[in-house]
Amino acid sequence: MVVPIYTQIVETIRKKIDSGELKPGDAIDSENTLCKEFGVSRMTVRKGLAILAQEGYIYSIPGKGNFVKKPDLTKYTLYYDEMTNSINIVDKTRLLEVNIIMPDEKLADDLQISRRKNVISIKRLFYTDGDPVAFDIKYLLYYRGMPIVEKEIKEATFSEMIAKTTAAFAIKKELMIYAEVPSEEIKYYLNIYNELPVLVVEQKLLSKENKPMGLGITYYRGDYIKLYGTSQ
Amino acid sequence: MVVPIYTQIVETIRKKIDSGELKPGDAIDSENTLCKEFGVSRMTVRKGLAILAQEGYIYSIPGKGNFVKKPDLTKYTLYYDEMTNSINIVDKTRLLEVNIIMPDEKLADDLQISRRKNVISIKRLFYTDGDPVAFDIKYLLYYRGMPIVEKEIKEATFSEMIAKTTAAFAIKKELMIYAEVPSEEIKYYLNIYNELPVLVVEQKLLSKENKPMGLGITYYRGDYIKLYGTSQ
DNA sequence: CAGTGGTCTAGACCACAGC
DNA sequence: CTGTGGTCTAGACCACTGC
Repeated sequence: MVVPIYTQIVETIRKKIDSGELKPGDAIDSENTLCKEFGVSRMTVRKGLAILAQEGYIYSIPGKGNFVKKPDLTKYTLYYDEMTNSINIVDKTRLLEVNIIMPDEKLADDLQISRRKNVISIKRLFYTDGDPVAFDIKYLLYYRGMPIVEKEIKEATFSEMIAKTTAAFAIKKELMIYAEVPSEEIKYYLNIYNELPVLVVEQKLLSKENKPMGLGITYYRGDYIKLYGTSQ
Repeated sequence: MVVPIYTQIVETIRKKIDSGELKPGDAIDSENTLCKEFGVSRMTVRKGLAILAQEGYIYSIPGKGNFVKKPDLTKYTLYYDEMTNSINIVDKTRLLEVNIIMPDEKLADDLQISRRKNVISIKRLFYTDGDPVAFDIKYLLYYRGMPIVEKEIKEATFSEMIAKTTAAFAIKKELMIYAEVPSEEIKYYLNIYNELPVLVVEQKLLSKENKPMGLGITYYRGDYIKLYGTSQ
């Protein structure tokens, strides 16, 4: 039992799809037919088909059959963390300020709260090899008794901050990426003297019920960051 | 059988994880225990656990048990297509030039080919509401008899170009995202007269065997694009 | 109606962990 | 050795599809 039977089923069918022998929309042999072809029980066939479905190769319509799926060519997976990216790692942070503020209109809207609610704002600078590479602002909903301890805030990523008060699983996140001309404040902190853009990454953290819990905006020197993604 | 039993198993365990009752590293009840708890057969329990594993909640170690996984807080899913993004849709394209060229060193390296191989380069402009919003270059490996028909090239996305010669499933893709000061050529084409950065998205298409098949670089006006991603 | 996929059972043997 | 998860079987009933 070195290689499971369902693996052979998966590879046989996948090969037909990759080679173009089976095209999107084409029907796969029915499960009972595959049972006979491979001489196995139906649960084994279904295990193989489940894997192909998970990989995005096929889908099934009850009562009709299994069909080759049109691949989603626009889907990418991207790994992002404010402190770590492919061309540099943040090795030092500097806490600029921590404030409890009333949100302006845009922020109140983003966090879906009243403008009279308190919000914690945390401004930090990220360094790599002694150079400032990113300016970072986080806005967190303020809860009474929330620990605002410098040590905890200074080196934490956004997820880590929220995870202090919430189970990490109960979190959804959204990213927004764009390029911008830096403001004077950011130019000052990032030692930008000439025409150099910043790459801005906004992270929004939401509860499973889609209630916003925090907003983070990180401004990277354009020459210090590249984000990578891959299909599948 | 409106709601399958395994769904109840999934939800029961997921609730324990979301609420923090079960923490990363904790063991789930063994499959046989769960069989007794829910009064079902082992295959049904395993079906439920398989779903939780697929969702990233748990993992299993043969001979030991099932355990709660530490969630991957850095993983995002991003949908990207040169022509379509959340704040604008390309409604017109202009083919600037199509050439067969010898690659320079960087390109030869990116495509993993000799500098004496032929490469097709395609330069295009993307428009939204009459305004140029992106400058786009594609480099494709040249195969004898490759159809270089203006009509086919003009409006195709990168994936569509490659799909002409390869089964779409047999493709892997890589993305690279960064911000840049536009070159004079790009400023000219994108009507940029002041200090405005471009967001650059490089797409590399690879065969399943990791052989590069093409490279696409799209330069977007910074004020005309935002990329969005979500966890899970 | 026959055929399809979706769910579920009650067994079985295996390889592996840990004692 | 016992207990664990991984694989597999040979049935079963269901809801749905299409004729």
